[in-house]
Amino acid sequence: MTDLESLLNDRLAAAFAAVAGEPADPVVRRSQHADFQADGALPLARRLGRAPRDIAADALGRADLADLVATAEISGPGFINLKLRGDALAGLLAAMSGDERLGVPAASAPETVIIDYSHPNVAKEMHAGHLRSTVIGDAVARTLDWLGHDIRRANHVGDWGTPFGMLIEHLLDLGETEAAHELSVGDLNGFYQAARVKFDADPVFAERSRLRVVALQSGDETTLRLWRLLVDESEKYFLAVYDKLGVTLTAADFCGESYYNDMLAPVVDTLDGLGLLQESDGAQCAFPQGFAGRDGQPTPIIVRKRDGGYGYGATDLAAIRYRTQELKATRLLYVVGSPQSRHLEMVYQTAREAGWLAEPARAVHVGFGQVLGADGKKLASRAGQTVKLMELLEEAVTRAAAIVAEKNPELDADTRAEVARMVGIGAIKYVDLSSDRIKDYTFSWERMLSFSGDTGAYLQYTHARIKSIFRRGGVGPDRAAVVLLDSPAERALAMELLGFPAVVADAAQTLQFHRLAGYLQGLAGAYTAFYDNCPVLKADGPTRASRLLLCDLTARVIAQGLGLLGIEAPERM
RNA sequence: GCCCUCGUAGCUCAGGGGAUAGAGCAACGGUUUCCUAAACCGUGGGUCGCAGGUUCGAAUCCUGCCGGGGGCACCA
Repeated sequence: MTDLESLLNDRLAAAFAAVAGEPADPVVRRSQHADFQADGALPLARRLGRAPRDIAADALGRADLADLVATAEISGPGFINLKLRGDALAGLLAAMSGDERLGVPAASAPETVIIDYSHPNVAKEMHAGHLRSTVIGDAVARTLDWLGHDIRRANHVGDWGTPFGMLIEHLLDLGETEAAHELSVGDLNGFYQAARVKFDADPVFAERSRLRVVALQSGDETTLRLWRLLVDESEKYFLAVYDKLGVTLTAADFCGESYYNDMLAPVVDTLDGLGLLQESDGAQCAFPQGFAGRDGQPTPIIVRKRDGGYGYGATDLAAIRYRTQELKATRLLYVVGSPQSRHLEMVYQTAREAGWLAEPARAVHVGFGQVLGADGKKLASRAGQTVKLMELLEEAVTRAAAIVAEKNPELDADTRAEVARMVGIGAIKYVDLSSDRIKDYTFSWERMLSFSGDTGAYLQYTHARIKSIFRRGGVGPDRAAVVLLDSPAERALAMELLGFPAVVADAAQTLQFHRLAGYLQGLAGAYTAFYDNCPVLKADGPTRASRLLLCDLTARVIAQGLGLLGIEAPERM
């Protein structure tokens, strides 16, 4: 019960409801003119035919706020400005300090959540385009997991389809040992491109590849073994990237397209039985309601291609059915780039029409924009090639190491390397999560690795400074200390700290992590003002104990908040 | 052609229908016998793409235009 905003909201909602005779939003917001303002009187004015100031006064008279609010004033056209009691803030903060969960309640109704993210392609390098899905999806997973939901990470790996004919033939040409070596060291692009070149240039190879696809689809044992080899070696490499990136995906989360192979025929049959399929140009198609393409013609999802093979639409539909019917998931999150918005909406609509996506289950596209280079175009290397994710991560750590070595030469080599890893990887994750995910963002090493400003490193630095106080003082926090909020800086810090539960709840619902990032920046700013104005170790007795508690709580909130974003908080840096 | 999305300070970005639109970076000017100056304080800087509309009130909601990006059947 440390969520200040909901407390105020609940109390005022009751008062406004009493005035209005029906439920009414009190419109509680943080305010420049007070701690909070409640603007609920204004929208009611017309409906009730009364002056808004009069309504505000009436609501205030009925509101039970004595234990929380020191002063409440009506201002302007009918805003209620609320200044909170210091002892109320101190009490809430004490409760937060004593709570392992920092005032954030576990979900009252945990649900099974599928998070479909990362989805690299077998025998293809992970590149910058996989970064956002992986980073955002992992933040989703960490956040919902912390709130107590039953999380299923679904790594929908591209491990099936016609390219595997040529890939397997290329593997045979190379020899299994050599091929496995090439794949395991991560030269996936080289492997794929070599196969592609042969496919385009050599008709004999191309024909072998086509026959190999047939063998693969008909379940030929030798072919399947070779296919499995490609998949296994690629997955090993993906896990190395995940380890480098510090995400929670494991080998157990690989659930590629091939996983649904046996479900495709039944899914298509079921759709057909429901009357949802039509033949068009020789293909079996579903035409979900509400989607038109060129010429206003309905746009199909192709579930079965003219050649008899299944399309990705069939796989996506099989996955939905499996997730809601077998796994009993009620929240399906697709962390996929914005361009696929339409396709996903069509899949969801088809699933609804088939009865596989019904309340309380719902599917949400957690979309995101592109990563742009300095030229404003999709991030690419000098030569115009895609940027390998592994190389991007290595460069981030290398650059961070140089900066850490320069800023703090006293760190021993091991610590420096560890800090560089946390800072470099954290920087990449932070830029990705700190602006509205639906927008594109511009990639800039200089900006993201700056140690001041809106960066991960600044938050990590704030955390490290706090930890330094405890080290320097040779003390630990007394989490049961009496909280004193005598100075404006202490009071302002308290207000920020108490905002944490609401921000986490918002992030869990909207999956807009930039609001959490922005909150942490605000908290770090409030802490720095406190740090400058309120000596901690030099203070005495209860003041010192209270300030140590504030330091401890701030460090815990920053570390937890960063943790939800998948960013580590070093003890020193 | 249709659909989606974005357009806010020089740059990168926040802004859940509410008061005088905010941060960070960059620029300029300050602050250190003090727990990490990797910091802090101050100053300047905006017809919120344009035009209508809804509303007591619009950067926010609606419509139309302009501009950038993306998508529109057998790749996923």
